[in-house]
Amino acid sequence: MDISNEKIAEVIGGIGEYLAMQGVAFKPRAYEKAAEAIHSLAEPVSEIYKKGGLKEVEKIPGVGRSIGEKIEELILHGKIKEYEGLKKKTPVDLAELSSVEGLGPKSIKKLYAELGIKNLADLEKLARAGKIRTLPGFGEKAEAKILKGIEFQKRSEGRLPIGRVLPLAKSIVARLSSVSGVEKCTVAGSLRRRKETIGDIDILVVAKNPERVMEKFTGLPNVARILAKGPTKSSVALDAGLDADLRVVEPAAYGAALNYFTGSKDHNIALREVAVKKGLKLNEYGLWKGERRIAGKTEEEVYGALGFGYIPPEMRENTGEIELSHKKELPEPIEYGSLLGDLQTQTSWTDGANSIEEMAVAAIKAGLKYFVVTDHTKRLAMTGGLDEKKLLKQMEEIDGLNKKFTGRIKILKGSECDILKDGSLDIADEVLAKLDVVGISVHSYFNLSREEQTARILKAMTNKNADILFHPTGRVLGRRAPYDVDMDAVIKQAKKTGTILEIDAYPDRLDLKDEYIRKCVDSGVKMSIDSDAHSVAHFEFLEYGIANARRGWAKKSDIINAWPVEKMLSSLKRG
DNA sequence: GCCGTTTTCGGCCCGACTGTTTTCAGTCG
Repeated sequence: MDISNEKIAEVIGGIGEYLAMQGVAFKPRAYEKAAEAIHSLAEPVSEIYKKGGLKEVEKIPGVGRSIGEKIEELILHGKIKEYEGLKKKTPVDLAELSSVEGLGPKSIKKLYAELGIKNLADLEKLARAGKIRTLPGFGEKAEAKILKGIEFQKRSEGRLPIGRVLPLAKSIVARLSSVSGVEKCTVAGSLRRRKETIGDIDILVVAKNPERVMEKFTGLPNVARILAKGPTKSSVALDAGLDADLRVVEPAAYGAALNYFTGSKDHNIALREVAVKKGLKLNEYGLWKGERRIAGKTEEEVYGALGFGYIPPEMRENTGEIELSHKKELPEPIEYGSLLGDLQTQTSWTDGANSIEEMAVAAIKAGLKYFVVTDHTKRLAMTGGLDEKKLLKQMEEIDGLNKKFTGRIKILKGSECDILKDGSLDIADEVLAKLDVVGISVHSYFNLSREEQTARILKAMTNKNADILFHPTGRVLGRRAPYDVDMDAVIKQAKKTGTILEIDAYPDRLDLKDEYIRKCVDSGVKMSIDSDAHSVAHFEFLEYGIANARRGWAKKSDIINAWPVEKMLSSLKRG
């Protein structure tokens, strides 16, 4: 079993933390950066190493010779000598202890050196016994904070899918906006960048009387406890299992603050480095030339003064957007609300909640011009999957409905056809050929080896009736890891066979993920953004899919269901 | 330890809040 990116990131990040404990300068940040880069990498580092050796591994941003060699050591021998030595010297469970709010490397070191605390259990025991407060630099409040932190950490679920957090954040914004004196109230942070999972909610406010907003915020009904409360900045822990931060700024600093709090951290750092080179200083209050603020009111103003065009929040990950923006070559990502169709929907023929007719009415309401009915096929018996006979019958119903809805919406005939273990399809070719759009997908044998799984999917893609590969990696956020498949090979095969790859917008799928979308864009592979709706309420999920597509730098020209129906159909293999 | 439209050496983002502090270190984002 190859070592996972998560494990590599954990070890590399761990080395950084040990170095931070020792007060080493700069290196901790270098290790942290490398760990972050590895963590967000879609392709397994072990695969990169297999293909191109140390040289390719060093191409990962933030990974140089030294860290590259450590990764090599980890892949080849399962451990890193230096890391084992550091662990022996300070044998503490770093991941566990540093996950407690307010506990960093320096505190962890002190707790181990003075009290022998190695893990969460030790920490809790000694905190309860009142030993923490006896340490220099710690007091009663620190001890109480640690106990509360442990309690919260125990039931916290870590990062939550954006589909759970965005509605919650919107409701908080609505409540704060109603406070008198509030001029602006906006979501910032990773939520504004529309990351697939969210660690905390950042909210930015322009208000005449900050105290009132702070009162309202810290008194919200879903606040579990208050972490910090000041005149301009407060933090709370929410019942939902994540933190929310609120920042109040003056109007003249709004753009600079919004930019600052939207991040990403790496994007911000890169912007500041540009500012420094120009002899300027960028902070959350503005762009400064000495004592004079030369920009800050809007984000456009800040980017403009630094020599850039506006960069959409979804693209602010410091993965080339700054350089391209400087050259005025940043691509324009697909706009929200620009989809004309939806190519994956389920109905009450299988596991959907609503009839085809009800779905048609909802699709019209969602502003769509067409949608495809793609019920499951017979292999998925538990959903009542359709066989050939039922599919033909469903086509008749759709013909009838199309007469009824003429001029309002076009209902297309389709299928979510199961890919069987050997890569063949669950429905006979002559029936698939009668449909307008066929999606194919994996719902079984998730545990095949990488070779077998890849071969299975590549084979299915060669079928001339297989138009779209639905949810290509099969992951379910927080529940199921993607199955082991060589996505580079899948993308290559998509290019070769003309198969469309889907961005499934169902909030706990978001599959393709952003990084693969970017690869498709670069390879010229076309994609669709589909809701995977199982009820009339689910068309709104398309927004999450568009967000994800924007994070992958997809343009309107990359997404086939942003096109009129005739053009969309003629772009398919069968078209 | 990483990185390079000033650089292969010499930099490395910046500020708020908290707690335990008579002036600041640690943590966080």
